[in-house]
Amino acid sequence: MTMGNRFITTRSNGHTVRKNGPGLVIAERFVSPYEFVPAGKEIYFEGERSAHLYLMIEGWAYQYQTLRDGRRQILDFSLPGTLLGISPGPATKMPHTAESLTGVTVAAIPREWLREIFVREPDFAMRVVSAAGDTINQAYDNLTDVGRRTAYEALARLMLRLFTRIRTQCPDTWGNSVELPLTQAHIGDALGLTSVHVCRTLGTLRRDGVLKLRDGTLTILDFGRLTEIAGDGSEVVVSPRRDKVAGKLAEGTHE
Amino acid sequence: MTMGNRFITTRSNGHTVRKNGPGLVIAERFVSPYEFVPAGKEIYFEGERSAHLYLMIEGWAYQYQTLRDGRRQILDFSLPGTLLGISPGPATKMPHTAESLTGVTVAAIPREWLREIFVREPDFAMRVVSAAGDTINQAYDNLTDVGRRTAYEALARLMLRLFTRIRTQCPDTWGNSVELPLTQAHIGDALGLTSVHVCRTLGTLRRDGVLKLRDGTLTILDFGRLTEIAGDGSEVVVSPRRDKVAGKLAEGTHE
DNA sequence: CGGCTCGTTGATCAACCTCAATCAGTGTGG
DNA sequence: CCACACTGATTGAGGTTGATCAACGAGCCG
Repeated sequence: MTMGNRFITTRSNGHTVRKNGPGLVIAERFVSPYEFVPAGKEIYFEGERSAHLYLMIEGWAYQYQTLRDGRRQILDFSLPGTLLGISPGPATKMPHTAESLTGVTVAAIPREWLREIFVREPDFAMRVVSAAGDTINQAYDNLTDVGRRTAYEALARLMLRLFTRIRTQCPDTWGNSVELPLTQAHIGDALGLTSVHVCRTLGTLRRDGVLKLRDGTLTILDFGRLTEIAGDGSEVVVSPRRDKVAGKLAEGTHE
Repeated sequence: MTMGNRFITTRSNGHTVRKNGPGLVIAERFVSPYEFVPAGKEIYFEGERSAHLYLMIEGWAYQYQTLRDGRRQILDFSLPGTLLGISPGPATKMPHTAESLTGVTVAAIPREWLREIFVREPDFAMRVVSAAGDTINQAYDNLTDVGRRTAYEALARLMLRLFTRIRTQCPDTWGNSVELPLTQAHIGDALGLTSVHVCRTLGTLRRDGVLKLRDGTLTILDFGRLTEIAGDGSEVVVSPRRDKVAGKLAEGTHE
């Protein structure tokens, strides 16, 4: 970063906007700039009327709701290709918060543009609907995990799903290990468990030779057994064309 | 129904299609017929590549996933105005089943039409996205209920949410009672509880003078206390413009 | 070094489940 | 009309999963 600084603005919320830098090309007329969000910063807040949709370009984020007494439910994790912030209307308050887990770059698409983009590029509308369908399926899957599976099963499933999602989204991974920038508290809040119980259950899974999670690295030890515990393989949302969204939606000018 | 029968076909799955009868007018060129589904019949199946989206016109439906051993998670309840079957792509298998709870009439919109409708009517695309946002928020809300609330709180919230949804969707309701065509097993499967525990918790709620559910009728006894138990009122998804979708999307020719 | 976060382990506790019996309501066939 | 089956609600007794409270170690950072 030697000379590009005059294009870069850092906002009060810590986001960095590359004003004239490369961004997401949606239609001939619409280019939304890339925005960088450092780790642990909110992308939008619960209660906020968020003016943008965000397409994840790089990094990890997650969404959560909190109750007044501090209980927290993580709703979803977002990897590159995910469209964040789909809501019933531009005036609707977001019912949850989105926060970066690692440093994140997103393309911020103003909601005001949406209708106009749909007019010019109906395929974009198709992809937004497709992304929404993905999000719905993820949420439903999580719901079944939390509501109807034991901690052991749910944890196995979550690890399996994250593993396969990372694999399909991030082509620069191989072997049976991936980086997982999650604390046990994150995992617990995603599954409706305490971090203490996540720790114990993770221990059981390791002792059973199924998987290992240490120092932010998830290693699958026995793929067959893992899918067995996680339940029917067909129940796993493999998110078959998530990469299509990422590939075609995110045709940004990279440098 | 004296002379309209020649327009009506009953399919093997029990659905009734009014071939030339009134239906949903989406754009000048697109009219999808109304389809009637008797109570307790599937609208689409888990594992099926559903060729249609369904706009709920009348009645109740619900979506669920089942595990191999019979455990079931209800993902959402659908009232008039809801758009069912949003999915990542036309070739994707539905990961859940949708079933009618009462007799239901839906407008079936072929997925193949979608792109073409979007071209002609970008506002339709906006409304689909809006409906998807609604569905996502509902799912997230359920997730927090199931994962992070006690049975007492979750049940209070579910009843409150259903009550307000019925109120906004069905204008022909008044007073503090509504019809709720759910068994305690349904409620349990929605909240990740057993029907036995739903029964006990419902008993507590009634003894506390909060609400009463008997013979398919939900009566709110103390609205203030109910919202109190359900948590901050702002956390309730009141689904503020669901009626907008129903009103504008569902401009069918009624007779 | 002190203070922090994160993970780990132990002991106890409670929310919710399981199994089981009973009962009311409803429909069905004889 | 009644016996029977079936579904849904209710209540009791006892069991299990996972929560709570607490202590401690490792790593990290100012």
